[in-house]
Amino acid sequence: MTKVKTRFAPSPTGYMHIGNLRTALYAYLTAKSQGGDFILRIEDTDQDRKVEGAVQVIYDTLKIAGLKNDEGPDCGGSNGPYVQSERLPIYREYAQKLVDQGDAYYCFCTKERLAQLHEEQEDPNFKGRHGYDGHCRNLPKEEVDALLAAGTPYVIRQKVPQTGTTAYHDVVFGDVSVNNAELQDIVLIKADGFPTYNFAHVVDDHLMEVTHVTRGSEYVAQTPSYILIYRAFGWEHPTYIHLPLIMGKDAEGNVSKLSKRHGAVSFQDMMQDGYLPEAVINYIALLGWNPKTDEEMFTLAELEKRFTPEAINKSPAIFDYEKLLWFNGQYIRKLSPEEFYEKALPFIRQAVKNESYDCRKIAALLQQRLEKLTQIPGQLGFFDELPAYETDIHVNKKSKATLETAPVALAKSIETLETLEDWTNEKLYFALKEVADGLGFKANTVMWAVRIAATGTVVTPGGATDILEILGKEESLRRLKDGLSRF
RNA sequence: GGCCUCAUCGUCUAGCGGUUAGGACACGGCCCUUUCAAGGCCGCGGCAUGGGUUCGAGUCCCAUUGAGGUCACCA
Repeated sequence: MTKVKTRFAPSPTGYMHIGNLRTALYAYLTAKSQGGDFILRIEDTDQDRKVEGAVQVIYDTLKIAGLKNDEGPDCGGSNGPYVQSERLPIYREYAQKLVDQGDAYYCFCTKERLAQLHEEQEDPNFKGRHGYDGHCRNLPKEEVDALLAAGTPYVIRQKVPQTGTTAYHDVVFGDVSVNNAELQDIVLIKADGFPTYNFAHVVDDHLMEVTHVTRGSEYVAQTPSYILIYRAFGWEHPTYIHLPLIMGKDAEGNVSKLSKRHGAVSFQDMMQDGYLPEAVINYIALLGWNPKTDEEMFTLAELEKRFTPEAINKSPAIFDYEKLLWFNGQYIRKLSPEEFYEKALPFIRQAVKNESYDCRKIAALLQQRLEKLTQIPGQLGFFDELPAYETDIHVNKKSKATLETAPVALAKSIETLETLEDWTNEKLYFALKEVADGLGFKANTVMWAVRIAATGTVVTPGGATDILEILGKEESLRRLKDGLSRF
């Protein structure tokens, strides 16, 4: 049995769309779950869409996501080069072979003619087949030679049979068959000498011994064209695994292919937005695949063991940012305190400039109540400076805190805390508890008053004593006195 | 428009002829609690419609409807 080999073949656009990443993930998992190899190939055949640094983005994304490729431009391999623009002679040779055996032909139609054709077909009164009309399909050899000799620009088109049907079996979609009459004489080699995706990927997948092609379902209907190319060469085609598309839902409830209007859609954007790569991977793995059990927390390593292409489902899935957020919160909590501290520190520093505060303690408070890293700065505003606040936030029904209890609680707390030597969370808690007992208040009533005076903020990460500890004795008492003076 | 494909709670999904249609997110409530979270418990909510096949259909067949994809010298 031949070794399973899958590939991820993105074109370097400068960013990694989340749908693309998911395709890479599934290709990777298809290979790894069967002990196979995963290769990376750069499809840069569109000269007009070249983007500086775009290939690096692909390398970086795969690295951060943990999808290590066994072959590729970055790590070599025995089937290189792995960048299509470096394989031009190969495509040319194979295209010529197709022309020679009558499965492809030179087409000299100008873009103007094609545009005009397109316009005619757009007319509602137009009946008949859309697409290329086969104008150059049967040009006499002498004419072709003459045009070639004269240096006329040309493309090479596939010559598809006009009758019969072409069918294949898809791991996800089952048997798919298309009437050849529906197929176009697609362009194989463009006028600039570069191959189209349609041609290049077939040649490469064969030469690179790819056994399973994993890609988006937008290719389902076009795959018969590719099968025909394989057949023309006498090659066996790979197994196809077409993936359901990832959709997005906009504010009006309209569903369409996931795009910028739905939120952050590139992997880089998501990282910047404070998501963890592990959470993104876990979430997108479940968009179109599931283990047939109720489990849903999976590391990449676990996915490598559990994944089966057969369990991929057919219908498009809507990307749900809410659920991703939940996954992210789960992964944040799974981090060790040290790991979390490292990730959180830059965000803490955005809000907390005062270096006397212990950021490790702040991080510890944050870790249990966070969904994404970018939420950090917004929760820490009160550390550097007590925000302006109205005394009526001292009122809280559940804590039985009122404008009357607050000054009493504060006065007594200040008095008690001034003599407190050991300024730790635990000691602070006991001290304030005693204050409450002495006053005949609920502990909550005192805690509320203290926390409000210390932070001027209704919702804070951590309770009153957590924050007092971090603020330190001097600053805490200053704030508490300030709070009391407002009554 | 032609062709292809898909269809279970709002969302992601399990189900593969006989189930009180299960889980997760979100939402609501309760518990816990030093605010808010986190965590625990409970709840709300679904088989697109119409025909068949069958003793019996979410599960099989057909139609309808809806949705998506594709018809580029983009991938």
